[in-house]
Amino acid sequence: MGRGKIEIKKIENITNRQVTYSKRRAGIVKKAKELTVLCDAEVSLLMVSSTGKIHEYISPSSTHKNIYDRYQQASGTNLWQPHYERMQETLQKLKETNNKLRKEIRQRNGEDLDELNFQQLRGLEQNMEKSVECVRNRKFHVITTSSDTLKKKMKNHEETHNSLLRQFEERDADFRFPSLDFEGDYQSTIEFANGNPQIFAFRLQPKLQSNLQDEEAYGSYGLSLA
Amino acid sequence: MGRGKIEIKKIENITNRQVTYSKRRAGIVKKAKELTVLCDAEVSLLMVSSTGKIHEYISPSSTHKNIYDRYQQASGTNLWQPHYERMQETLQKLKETNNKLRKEIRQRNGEDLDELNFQQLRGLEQNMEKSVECVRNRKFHVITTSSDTLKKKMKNHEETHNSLLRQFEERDADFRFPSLDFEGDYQSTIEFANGNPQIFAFRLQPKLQSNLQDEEAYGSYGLSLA
DNA sequence: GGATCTATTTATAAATT
DNA sequence: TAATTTATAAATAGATC
Repeated sequence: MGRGKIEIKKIENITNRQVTYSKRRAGIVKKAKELTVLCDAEVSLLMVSSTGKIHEYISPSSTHKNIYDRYQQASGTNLWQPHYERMQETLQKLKETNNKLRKEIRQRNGEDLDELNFQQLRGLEQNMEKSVECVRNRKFHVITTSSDTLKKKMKNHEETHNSLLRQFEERDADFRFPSLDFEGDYQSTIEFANGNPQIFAFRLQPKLQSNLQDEEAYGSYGLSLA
Repeated sequence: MGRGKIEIKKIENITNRQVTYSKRRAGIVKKAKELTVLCDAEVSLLMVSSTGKIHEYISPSSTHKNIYDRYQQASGTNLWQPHYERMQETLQKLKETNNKLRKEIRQRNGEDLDELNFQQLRGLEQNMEKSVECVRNRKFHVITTSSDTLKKKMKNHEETHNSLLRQFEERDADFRFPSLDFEGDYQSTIEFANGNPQIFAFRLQPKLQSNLQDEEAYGSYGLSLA
């Protein structure tokens, strides 16, 4: 090398070490360039100095990533490739499933029926008739239950009201008010009902109801899918 | 270098190129080792020959992955992390969408109705009634169309048959067969019908038909989802 | 295809500016 | 601290085995 043979062992003098690092780094990069050009090779050279600084050389036609990937591939150390591929597959399958589901929904919504034959259409029709029956039953169940709850609430109100009336009567017996039955308190019942539209709703016949909000009724149910 | 200054440009002679590659590769690896020891540096050196073979040097205390990761960190070239994260997100969203779609299908199938309130149930019911009407209409359209096609086929058969009869009569006039009308050829009509069940099927009232295959009819329509 | 030899160029440690 | 010089070791192209 220079003035006298040098020993290949760690240079302890930090300034010297850094100077040597600079010079030799330039040297090795030059060698890498020459290898690239002369031998039509691809070289990825990464160097980390003892102070943590990173220097690099990469053949112009390539990238560190590309060469590193090929190295991993060759050495069988690549745990990424299969993982990535599996992810891609899963994604594809999910998308397909998604499209099938959407199609089924469209068909159950009366669209996209062109490719169904008579047999399938009849099956779909029968299934939907059965299903709408389930929904109807559930609807009645819900309305019956909430009706019961409401009746209980009404009953409670009635009792409270009567109890208050009784207390009032007892306290101010002097006035001799007539005893009022809650059932006859027409005005109060109307007010209660107006604040709770459902009270009327459940009293209507289902068939009549169906015609009330025909168009947008299902809007609140529909899912918004991105 | 050797006997006379050499020009740094691609060696076209393939044998020479490979020889030079071997020698210089040994040289650059030696330099990398020296840099590692002398300067306490970490070196990751990957070389791909023009024939695709990979050679490497890595400082004993390190790994290619470690140095490559630090390089990516430092250069902000880590395009993987965000890509991977985006993939995970997409996957998650697709799964959620999928579940929503499945739920909608279940609800349109009369299941999983517990969490719908009265309003939503009514909307669903109305929507399904409208949809089943679409399916029914489509069904009738299909059956009408195929019925027309069938009528045409029948007409053709009838004409051909009559034409054949006429030819037969004319050729063998001596036998004085009575002229047969196709309409009266009861046996032949029955045979034709037995070979083509659909002929009878489309003559049945839709309502009667619906009751024929009540249970598994929709099976052929259902999607099988993994 | 590689191993060795050799003439010459190249790299570079140390000195100098 | 960095660029330049210089003396010498190291690398290596081409030849030969």
